[in-house]
Amino acid sequence: MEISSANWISEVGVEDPIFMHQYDMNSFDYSILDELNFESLSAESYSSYPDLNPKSAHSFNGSAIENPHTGLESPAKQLKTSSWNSCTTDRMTSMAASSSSSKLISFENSNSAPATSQKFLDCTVKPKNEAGSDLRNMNFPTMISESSLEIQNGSSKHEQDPKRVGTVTRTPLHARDHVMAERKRREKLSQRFIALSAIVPGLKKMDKASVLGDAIKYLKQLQERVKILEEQAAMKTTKSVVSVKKARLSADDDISSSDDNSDSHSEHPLPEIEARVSGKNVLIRIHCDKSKGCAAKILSETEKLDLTIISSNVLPFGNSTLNVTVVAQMDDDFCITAKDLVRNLRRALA
Amino acid sequence: MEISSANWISEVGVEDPIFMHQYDMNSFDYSILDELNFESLSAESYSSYPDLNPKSAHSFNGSAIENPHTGLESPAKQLKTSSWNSCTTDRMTSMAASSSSSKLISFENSNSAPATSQKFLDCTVKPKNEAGSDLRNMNFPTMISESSLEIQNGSSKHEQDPKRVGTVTRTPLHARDHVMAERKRREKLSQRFIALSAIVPGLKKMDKASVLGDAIKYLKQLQERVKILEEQAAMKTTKSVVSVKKARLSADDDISSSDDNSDSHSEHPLPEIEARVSGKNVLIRIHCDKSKGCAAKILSETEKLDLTIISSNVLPFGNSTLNVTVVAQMDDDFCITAKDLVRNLRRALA
DNA sequence: AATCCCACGTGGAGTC
DNA sequence: GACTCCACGTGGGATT
Repeated sequence: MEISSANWISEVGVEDPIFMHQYDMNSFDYSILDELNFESLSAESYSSYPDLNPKSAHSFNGSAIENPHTGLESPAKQLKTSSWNSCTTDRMTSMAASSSSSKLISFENSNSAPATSQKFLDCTVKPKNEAGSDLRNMNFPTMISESSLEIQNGSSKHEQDPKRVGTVTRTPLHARDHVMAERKRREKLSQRFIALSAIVPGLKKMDKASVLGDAIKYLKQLQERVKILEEQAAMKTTKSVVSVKKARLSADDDISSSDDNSDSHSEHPLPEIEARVSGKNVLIRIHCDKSKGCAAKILSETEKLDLTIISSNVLPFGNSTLNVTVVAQMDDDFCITAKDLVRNLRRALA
Repeated sequence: MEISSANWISEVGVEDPIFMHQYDMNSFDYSILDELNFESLSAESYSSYPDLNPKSAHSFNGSAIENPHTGLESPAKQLKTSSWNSCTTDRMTSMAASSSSSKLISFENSNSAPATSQKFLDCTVKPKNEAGSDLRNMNFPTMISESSLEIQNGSSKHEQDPKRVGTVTRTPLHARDHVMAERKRREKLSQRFIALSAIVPGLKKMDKASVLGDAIKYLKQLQERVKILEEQAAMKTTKSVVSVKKARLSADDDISSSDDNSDSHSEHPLPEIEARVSGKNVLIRIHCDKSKGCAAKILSETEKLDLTIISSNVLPFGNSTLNVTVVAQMDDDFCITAKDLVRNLRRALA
């Protein structure tokens, strides 16, 4: 799975107007222009680099000290434009006014990020050694002991090699790629921080740790809330039923005066069966739990009652119930009352 | 408001065993031992520094280059023990089975830490043992001892790097404090990453960017889910009612429902309208006289009620009547009771 | 060999 | 002045 950084924002971005109240999103404006500069700059000079900092009193002679290997001065020491006012936590109230009081902050104003071909998140997890139940217990003490040993050894002999002989791990050529890659990585991370802070409501401080912390808190309470709501919903659906007036639905009940106002919803358990007869035509309506073979069973049972099915329809209603409507015709020289019809069907579907 | 790292973890920590399935929690290790070394090492030599890296082919003469200001080599280059096994992406469905697989990874688990002063977050797990046998990955006693970040005072006898002209922004005394503070800050951030990754289910990759990205996605869908569920819940309270005979719906009093036992159906005047509501789903059934434009009118009137029609069916019954069944969904922010629905439809079809 | 990811130390800006 | 926060470049481990 490959997501470019540009797409990423649009995917988990902050387009939701409700939660759009932190972090102005203009942190992408540097893409192309800076990219040019990015290419143009090379090892010899950074004078052409656009210093975004208006103060920009950076003395670049210190660069040799700061980055001794490459001699690169950090090309993008950015200013933190945190013109930011007090996080008025107005949720979903005035989204029109959001632009006016646009807070502008960015964890990383630097440039670069061509967003053309970055790859991450390839999502290939190969589960290894599932069986071991306790390997996480294991490696913790081992790690400690190991490390302590390492300390002992390391302190004893550790020559330090004055010429930097050993592993010249990066040639200066690749060192720059390294820098670039690192910069890109930071950029990506910062973007995600921004995106995260945009969807976490009500956060007071905008530093990374606080954003993360508040996000965690928020996430937990969202999870809790979902859990509760789902339990409620699951409970409700079971009895989201309805009352109909049993009066005319089931034949067996006595009727009439019993149910007063409509809210009686004395839920009679599904299936709920209603039938009516008009001449030789029969209309059957069944509201039942969604189960396999349910519709077929209804039809076959109907036909067993010497009815010829003219038309039928099955509609889902909610998550777990079906509404089945059948129009049939009685065969010749056969007659059945609606009451008997309901009774027979109920028996068959019980 | 600022939360110390120690308090923070216990506050939004990952004590919830349900979601405790990523990231082993040991990450605070380099404390005292490193601190000692911190004192002992000076500018002239790094021989006594414990190289924690098992490969440890480091040539540290380059350290003067790496950290030109202080000459300190990083005291806690840690190894990344990322023993990791798969993750089952079960999202908020089966809570009990969610913790079957446990991953272990840590963004920052530098070692050293002689097991006495290990500090990482205290996940006081009460054995709920519902799913049984799967929360053994977190029985580390943890106590975030404040001592780790104790900074040694003084002992910086060396004035390393005398040339160091220009803005000496930090005296070497404070430079170490800076290092320590920075280390603490990083530690806090890493802890939060760990905590976050522990409560985001189903994340495939555990690097920071992915954790953040998945957390954002997850958070958004949680928000969406909460929104939907809350709407449903608000709607559920007004639960489905039915109208059968208009008798009791409209103010005019009923018409002697005493007729019911005669199943000969329908001596109440058509149209006969019934509605039921389950969450956002609405089922409407209308039995009316067969007339031109009848079905279309029903549908259009239904849609006028801020309902989105999911499915509809029209069946003829007898020679002169139709049976119309409609399944629809309420639009967002719209709520109507079955009773009102019937009333409106009746008015419209009158 | 290339790439990714991470922690590190460090300068600098902002804030109390 | 102390403290916080951040981005930076850099070495190095891991994975491929």
